[in-house]
Amino acid sequence: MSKINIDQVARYAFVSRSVVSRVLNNHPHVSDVARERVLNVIKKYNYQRNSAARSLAAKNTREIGILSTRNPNDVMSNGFSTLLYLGVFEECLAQRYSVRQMFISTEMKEEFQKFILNEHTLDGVILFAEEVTDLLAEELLFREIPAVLIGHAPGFSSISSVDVDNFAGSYSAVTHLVRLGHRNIGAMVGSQLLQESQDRLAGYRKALVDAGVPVNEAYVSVGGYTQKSGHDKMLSRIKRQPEVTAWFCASDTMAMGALSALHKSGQRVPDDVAVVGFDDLSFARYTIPPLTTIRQPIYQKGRYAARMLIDLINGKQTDIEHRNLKPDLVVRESCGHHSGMRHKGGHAP
Amino acid sequence: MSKINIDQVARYAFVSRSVVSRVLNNHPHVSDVARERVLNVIKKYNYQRNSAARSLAAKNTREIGILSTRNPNDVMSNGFSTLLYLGVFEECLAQRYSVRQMFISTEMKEEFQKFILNEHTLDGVILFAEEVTDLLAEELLFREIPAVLIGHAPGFSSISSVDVDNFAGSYSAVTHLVRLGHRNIGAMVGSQLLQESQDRLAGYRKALVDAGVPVNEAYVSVGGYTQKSGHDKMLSRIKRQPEVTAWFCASDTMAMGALSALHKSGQRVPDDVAVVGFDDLSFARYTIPPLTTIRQPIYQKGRYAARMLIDLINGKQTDIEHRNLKPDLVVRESCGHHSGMRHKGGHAP
DNA sequence: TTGTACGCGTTATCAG
DNA sequence: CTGATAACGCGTACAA
Repeated sequence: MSKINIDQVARYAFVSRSVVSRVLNNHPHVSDVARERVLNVIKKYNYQRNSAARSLAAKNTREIGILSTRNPNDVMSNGFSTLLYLGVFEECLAQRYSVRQMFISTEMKEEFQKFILNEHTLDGVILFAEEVTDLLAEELLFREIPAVLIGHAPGFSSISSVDVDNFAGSYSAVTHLVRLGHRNIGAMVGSQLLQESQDRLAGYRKALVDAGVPVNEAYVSVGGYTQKSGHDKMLSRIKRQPEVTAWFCASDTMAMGALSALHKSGQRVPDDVAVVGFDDLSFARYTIPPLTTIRQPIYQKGRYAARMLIDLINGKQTDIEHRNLKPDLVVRESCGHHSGMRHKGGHAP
Repeated sequence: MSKINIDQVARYAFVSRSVVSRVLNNHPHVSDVARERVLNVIKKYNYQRNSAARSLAAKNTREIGILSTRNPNDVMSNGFSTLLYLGVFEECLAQRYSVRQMFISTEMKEEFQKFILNEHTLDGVILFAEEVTDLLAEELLFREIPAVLIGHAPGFSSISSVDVDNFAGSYSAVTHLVRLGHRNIGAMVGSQLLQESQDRLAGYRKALVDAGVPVNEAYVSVGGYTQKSGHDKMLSRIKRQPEVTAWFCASDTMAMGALSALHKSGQRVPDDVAVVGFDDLSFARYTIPPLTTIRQPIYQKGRYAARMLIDLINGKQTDIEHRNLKPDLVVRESCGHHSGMRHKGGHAP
């Protein structure tokens, strides 16, 4: 199956190169007979355009990049990244775009900029994780490379973004705990350098305030979005703050670590302590006990981000948009079902 | 920062286009002064080659594809895919290749072949998951597109591959259980259409035979590599085969599901039943109890696959290689530590 | 509606 | 060692 080019197609179809190009690109002004002939030749010889030549002439590559952090912890614990990629990929496939995958870290910032961004090789990029945004947003803006952010980046509001409503998510999680009768509710959240984490913490506070429950800042624990972090933080909290009867964890991974620590310490969930997570990763049904959590539409996030980016590339969308997807509370067993008051231990110090 | 092309560089450096190209590609026959001048201009104007033009002229793209299955279950439960991608990416980065990510399913086979494989747009591909191999291997061979497989594909031994030694892994897992005193040992494995699953099952059988423990085929349960499968299978087995005191699960995800089912059924792990997994995903430390499992070098798999592929592309490697990486037993708590005999329930029916 | 001719930015060839 | 010049395959004004 020797590769055949547009000129050969033209020759075999007894037309000129332009006609072939026009039917290829669905341009008008082609007679039915000519189109027919071209199409036949294309099918017969299984002709496919050379994408490099296409890119060269068209000055675009129909390829976008998705950049995530190289941080091993995050990479490994962010169980949802594959699902997110899938969303991005499928939207791109539908629009005949390809997606190039990249992981970047602080150390390779320059390396990256030279090799990746400079060669006019990507039509646009999706930034996944604020870490990445902080590293590259300025440069992308400067080079006028279309970009969409998955998540939030307060410092770069000129970049369109898709995110879940983190505030609303944690608000409903904590409200759920309050309704179950909890008063001493702890929070395990991610780095407050991340807007996302700030929002989730804010939702926690607001839920307490709205419920008339005093906010105790000593109950807030800041760590990373990993099982390890959730585990280690919880282990140290159990002894120091036994009066806490419920924990809001800002991710399912953290929550899983917390459950593990609770178990080691002989605490029963949900009988002694309630735990609620965030994300609803696929494993959340299978923790012990199954995790009550906040579901966020991960696949949709990826899909929507890709759509926004492609619209941006094609000039279909010019104004920036910050889209907030709605999260849902998924009640399983880690908080118990019963309502009514509960008491255990004393009050906050 | 307007883009500048090779001709401009040549002009500013008072040399011809050819000289510039030669220094760019590290070709010999360039005088030191000329090289110097060119390099200066390149730096001054921050010149970067246009990759499309490069590909067009060089007939290669310096981009490889990594193809995994679109199967949502697998996509979501294969927690190690991100780590694998990272390995592939970092090897490619080191060798200045890019990686394009794709998910493919049976339904879109043709679609895929047309859009992805036909446009001379990838220098080679890494096949991740046998499912993908079965779908595409023939076509790749036919088109003479370099390919490397992560995993095994018995039907396509002409494609180089990297894998963990699945047989050795399950062998040591089961041997561990035997040494702990277990006699009635069950196995939960993946689809036997996959060579990987066959090998893991074979290791299980051999370990039993070598230990003088009779193999009971009724103790083998075949399912998918997901928490759900592990959970559901275990739930149905507990009642029917209470005499089984230990389970070898062919993946950590399955094992996690199994632990969940065991807990629901009131079985204590490891006191009543022991469980061993496979993979050592990052969550394995945080299951309840922490999972004893077989660690496989996931990142290395990706890294090595990429290296093999690039060698293949550049003709550095011509003969096919089937590399088997060594797995390690990681002892945690899900099997207990104590040795000695144990008895519980009756014998197999 | 169709065809011609040129541009896109590089790499490779082959005289000088 | 250097520099024209010819591919590479496609898109697209512009002319017919």
